[in-house]
Amino acid sequence: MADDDWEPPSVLLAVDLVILTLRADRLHVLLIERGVEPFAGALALPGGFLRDLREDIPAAARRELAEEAGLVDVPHLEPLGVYGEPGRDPRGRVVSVAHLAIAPRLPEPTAGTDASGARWEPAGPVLSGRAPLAFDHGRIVADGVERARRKLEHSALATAFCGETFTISELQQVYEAVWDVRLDPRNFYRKVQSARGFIVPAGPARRTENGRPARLFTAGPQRALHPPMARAKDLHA
Amino acid sequence: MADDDWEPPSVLLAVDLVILTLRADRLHVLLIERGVEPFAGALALPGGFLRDLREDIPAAARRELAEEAGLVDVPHLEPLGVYGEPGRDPRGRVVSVAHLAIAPRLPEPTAGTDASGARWEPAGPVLSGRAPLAFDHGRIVADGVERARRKLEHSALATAFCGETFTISELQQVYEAVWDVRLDPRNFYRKVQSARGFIVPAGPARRTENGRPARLFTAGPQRALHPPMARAKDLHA
DNA sequence: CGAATAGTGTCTTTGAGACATTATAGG
DNA sequence: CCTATAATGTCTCAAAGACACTATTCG
Repeated sequence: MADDDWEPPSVLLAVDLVILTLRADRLHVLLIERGVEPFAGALALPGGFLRDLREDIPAAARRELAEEAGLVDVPHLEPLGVYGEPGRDPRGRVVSVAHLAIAPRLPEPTAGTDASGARWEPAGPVLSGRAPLAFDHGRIVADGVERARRKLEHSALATAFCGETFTISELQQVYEAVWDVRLDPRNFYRKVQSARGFIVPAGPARRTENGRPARLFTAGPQRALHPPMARAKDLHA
Repeated sequence: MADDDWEPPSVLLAVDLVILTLRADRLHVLLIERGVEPFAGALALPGGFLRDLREDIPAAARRELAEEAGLVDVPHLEPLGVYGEPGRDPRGRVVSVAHLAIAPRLPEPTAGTDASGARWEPAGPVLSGRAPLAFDHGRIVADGVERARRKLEHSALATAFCGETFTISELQQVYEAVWDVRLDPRNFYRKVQSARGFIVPAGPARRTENGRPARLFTAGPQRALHPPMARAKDLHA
């Protein structure tokens, strides 16, 4: 099928990062204003090329996470997908391995570090297309948010949006922001407690804000949720 | 952060295929006996390098599906993941985009075509490690089967294992083989019927085997299942 | 007829969701 | 006291699973 002197072509390998967090009860994504062509001045995902042929892909993702976003040790980082369509990058055939990262809410701005142009942007306008991104990064963000939405149902991913300890109502805010729905606090309380290994009490400690102090919890050992946090009647597509 | 004369490295891009089907009520995967080094004589997934820089990745997957497996127009083909660890291929830095394909049960052997060394192997020994594969293909098969298992729950993927028309008990055999469980035929019947848009009656036609003839169905328009085909208490990891 | 598979009905348990009620803080 | 939030309890409905029963083919 192949000529005897045929040789396989080489491509440039990149990693891109969809980093999600919660700010002011809304889902945000970390974006960078590009300083160089192509797409200079446009917003884009943090990311970059593989450094050398010895660097593996998860290491490249963690390196870009630190270099471009100023984040180390995020509570969740996973591969999201491959984006390699010819023409997606005018510089040549670039195949990008997108990753999904979740950051807790506290890391306020991303100042101080090398991550100068980085800033948190609300996810809504990006998803609706009102805030177009460079390259095919708009679609990558959409795929990342969709992945996060699905994983909230069946995994303990929601705890990655919270700090080391959190209250149940903080956890509920994660679900409400990512799914963009309102949930009944009482039913949510029962459901999240009945999912075995999802969250565990964090000592007798408490915290205060406005009403009665809430118990603190930490992420439990369980990755998969039984029963899941079903949100039934939405994705009828 | 980068030297001024730094240039990003190039990698070889490949596609690999996990093609699943049902044979004799057991899950099988299509494997190829390698004729050349590395891993000559070992079993491996069908796949190969990108043909040229203009070929996009889905097209490369379909091309390998035809060239190496002799299959055209499989009912399901989706990207599965990226496998690019340095050292996974002794020929150099090869990054492979794995795909998951589902074939209906009928395509008996894969004879006649260019796909000479191709044959269906039971998935069990591959998953348990008793039948090791070349490269990291054992892990890719495991990831592909895991993906199929999960998607059976929430999508209409099971119909891809069947022919154009099928009976409900044939559909049940798909679930039993992929999940490796026994299901109650009566409850399965009700559940699969109540999932809106999953399967639709295929005319008044019938088929016969041993007992009462069964109604025929075809795949419905719905991709996502409501309610899902929950198999509750399994993956406690 | 009996054997085998297809299809229906019924019961029990479990969880989802609506919503009342009590508990504990600050002002 | 009132307000706000946390935590618990109660009710109803829908779906999961166990299992009896009827229906339709074959030999």
